[in-house]
Amino acid sequence: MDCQKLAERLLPGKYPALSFYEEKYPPRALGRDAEVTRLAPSPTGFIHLGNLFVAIANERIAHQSGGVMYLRIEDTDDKRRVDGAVEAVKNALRYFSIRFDEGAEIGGDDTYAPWYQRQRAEIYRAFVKDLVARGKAYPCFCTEEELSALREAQTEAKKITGYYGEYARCRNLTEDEIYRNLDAGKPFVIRLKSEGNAEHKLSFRDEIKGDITVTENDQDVVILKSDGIPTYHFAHAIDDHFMRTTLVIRGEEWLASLPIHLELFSVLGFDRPRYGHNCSLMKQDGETRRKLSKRKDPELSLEFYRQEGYFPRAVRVYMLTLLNSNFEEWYRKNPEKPLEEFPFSVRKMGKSGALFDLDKLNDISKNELSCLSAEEMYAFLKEWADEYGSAEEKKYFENRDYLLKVLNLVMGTGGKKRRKDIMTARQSMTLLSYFFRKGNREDAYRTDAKTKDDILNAFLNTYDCNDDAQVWFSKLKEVASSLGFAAEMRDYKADPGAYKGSVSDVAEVLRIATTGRANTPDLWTVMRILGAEETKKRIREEIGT
RNA sequence: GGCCUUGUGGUCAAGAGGUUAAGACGGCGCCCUCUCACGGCGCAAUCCCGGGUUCGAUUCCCGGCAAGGUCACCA
Repeated sequence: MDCQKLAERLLPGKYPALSFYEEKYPPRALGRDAEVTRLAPSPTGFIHLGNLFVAIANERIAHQSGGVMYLRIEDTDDKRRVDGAVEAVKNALRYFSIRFDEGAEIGGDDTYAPWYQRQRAEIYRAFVKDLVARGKAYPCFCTEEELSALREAQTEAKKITGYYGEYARCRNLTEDEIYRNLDAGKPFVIRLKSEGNAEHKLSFRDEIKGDITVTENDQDVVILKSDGIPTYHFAHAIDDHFMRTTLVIRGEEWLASLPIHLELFSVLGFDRPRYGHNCSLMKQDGETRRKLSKRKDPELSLEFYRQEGYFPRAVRVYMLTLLNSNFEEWYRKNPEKPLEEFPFSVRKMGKSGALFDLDKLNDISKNELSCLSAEEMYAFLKEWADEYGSAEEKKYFENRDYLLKVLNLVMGTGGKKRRKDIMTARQSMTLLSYFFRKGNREDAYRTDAKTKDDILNAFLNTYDCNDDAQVWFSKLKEVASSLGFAAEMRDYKADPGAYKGSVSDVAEVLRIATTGRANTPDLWTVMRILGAEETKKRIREEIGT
């Protein structure tokens, strides 16, 4: 068989010598320990938590080592392509502070461009052609129907499915048969002529999982599809080589195809990057756990966190705690330090899949948000409201000074007694709403109408907006005891039967009257912010209702 | 089914041949308290199973079992 001739027939035309590409994409001039990492999503437009998870690891490793992190778009499958996807990916990752140094639509050094695989078709073909010429790859004319029939027969016979060994029909086609098929215009793919043996085990050092055993690949995998575009396996080998990637952190769903990748690097004569296979994020689903799924789990979508108004840093912190188990301790000890100073370690990455825990994320969010100054909180909330807030919520931001005051006093931002129960921007809108509208009365009075009016009237008679918190409260106590309520909780608890209730019941009436709710931040503070006029107005409206 | 990976409380997990087996989240209870919140204190809960090695294994070895991943002209 004249392989050279076959290669020319399959991939006609002049391709550069392979050494051309080695020169065009030279090794990077970086320090010895510098890692070159990448994120290589396909442009489906859907970027999820798993992508972010892996992206953070790759980003940390690259930048911590003085290396480079780039964005490559794996668009070899035309069917999955969605317009605007790259922009969406870029924006989502930027929102969560993933910084790329170069790559698709990133700018930066373009020595290793293009970053879209479809634009690299010529490179792949040059190497496929070389493989064919060297007898390491061959054309396959099997149709999809034939292949699925093969698969069924193999399953039936309890054999391993796939295109390998005796089942690789086109592998043994004679020169005549090949050219007859070509002359007939039959579509073909190009397959790797695997030299592996599935009986052979080899040991492999995974950067995360440690030493593992893998089985040699013996599948004649497709490397060039009938549309002339390579499969992922082939494209990634070429790209990671020529983009001079040193370390690939990817999801463990790739572990199974590692043998293919090893053989590909070997037959191409490339040094391969090091690999680390990261556990995937799981979710409890009834009795079992499973990978987070795009269709069933809204919390998988990065968009979910933006809509809910999660503080991006909180998401990042949570990812980091899952990624490196010692991060949480470090963070506790170094709350002031930038996250970038944490010594991220590939070795510390977990080997088993972690359940995604929304409670934990929420807890982290509360802590993160409670650390913000009023100004920072304002900026964060405004950004969220501009995009996702209701028309009414957007109005909260019209009076900046007023809102800052609210933030300061009610949320305790910047102070010592801060609230720590706020997880998201969306949720904090509820808290803010007290100060902008009374809204619907969410909680009903628990006293009878007359008692309620008595309390309200009595309060109005003594109310002075200049009173400090203590005076204000002692006046409230007077109102309480004048109407038969216990002024001190102690007294009430000692003998509940002797009173109509306690100060807390009196305060509750007032609370509902001013805000419509039984649970609010400190009432004195609320009234202070609302101002005397608004407070009185709201209370008067409640009398006689 | 084949192959690979993983197995410490409900969750994330530290850990070492001998420990009262850390810590965090969640749960529960108590205290503080005008409600919410904040804060403080406390409680419950774990080494997948069976062999072996050993004076001693949750830790080392073997075998099970379970869970997850993967078996495309998708990545």
